Amino acid sequence: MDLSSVHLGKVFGQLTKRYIGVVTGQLTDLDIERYFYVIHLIATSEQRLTQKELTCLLHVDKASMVRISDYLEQHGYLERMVNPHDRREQFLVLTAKGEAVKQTIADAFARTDEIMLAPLKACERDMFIEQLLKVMHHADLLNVDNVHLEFTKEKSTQRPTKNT
Amino acid sequence: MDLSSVHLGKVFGQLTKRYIGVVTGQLTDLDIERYFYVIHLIATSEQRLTQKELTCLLHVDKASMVRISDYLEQHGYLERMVNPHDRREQFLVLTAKGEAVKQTIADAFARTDEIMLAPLKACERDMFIEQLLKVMHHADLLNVDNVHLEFTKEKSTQRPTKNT
DNA sequence: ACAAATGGTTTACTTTACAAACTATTTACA
DNA sequence: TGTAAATAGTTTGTAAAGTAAACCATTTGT
Repeated sequence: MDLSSVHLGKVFGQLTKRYIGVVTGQLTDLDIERYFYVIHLIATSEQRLTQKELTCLLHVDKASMVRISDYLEQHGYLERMVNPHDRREQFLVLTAKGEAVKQTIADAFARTDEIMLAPLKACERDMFIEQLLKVMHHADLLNVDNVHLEFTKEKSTQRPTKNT
Repeated sequence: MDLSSVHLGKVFGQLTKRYIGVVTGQLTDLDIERYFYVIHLIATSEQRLTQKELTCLLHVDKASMVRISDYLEQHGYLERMVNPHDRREQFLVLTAKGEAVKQTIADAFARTDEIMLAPLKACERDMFIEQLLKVMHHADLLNVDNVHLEFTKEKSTQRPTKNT
């Protein structure tokens, strides 16, 4: 079992696809079939979130964010509220309908995490998650252009991109 | 550092996006910007591969496979060859141009794996990959519908989906 | 007061997944 | 042998989602 044939990207891609499948499979009772995570994010956030903030949290561009907000608003799960202190901004807040499903959605995510990690023993699992998050935070800091420069030239310059 | 705020799917999705970015960032010299992995798969396969076989390996549907084949054929990296023993099938084989870049592409994948796993120590890395593959193979066997049935009802029936 | 920046919207274009209808070829079986 | 069913691949249409540019309203900075 090694990475000789399947590279990491393939593995991550597969897992992502599967994860989404398992989550949506658990939420077929809802009258939406997408963007559960947006509801979850808004529900679990300490403070109100603007569309701008959501674009950062979700790593999507603002045009997509508009489409997502439209979808969830049209289906009655959230509404836009202008920020009175900066009337350019729109808060996205859950409606009663949104509040009513947030626990169901949170459970679906938690259960899916469990399902996906089922093959690991409890001790392995903690370590795995820790390493996974370490890798992710590292990846977040990667500047694709720097990576190109530094690694295609056999790490010529000794200046690491940003990985502390 | 735990999964309380970011669920697994988000992590995998992020990593996938980043991985693709890093790979393509290394291959900007080529006159294609997609489907490197298809070339890699064909190049490293023992025997010739048909479109059908590729759809399985890549987990894409046959319509997408046609589009991918068109793209790579039009850019001169591969050509279709009818299987004389079953004239419904088309082998996808690398052209000279395809052969010429296969090592570059293989290197890009290998290097990207390295880059992504850089924050882990050597010993951690092996274990991480092992666990990752374990999780992936488990996920591959998941039947989304069964998962729905079994887990939304608090694992009521004791019949595991398929995880040996 | 006015230019620049910002949050959000709209439009257009592209990639990709998904599904259905279709062609050509092979197979299975009566 | 002939015909129906299955299979590999193509085509077409629909929808989701990323990207980019133009645009409005509002706020910020000078």
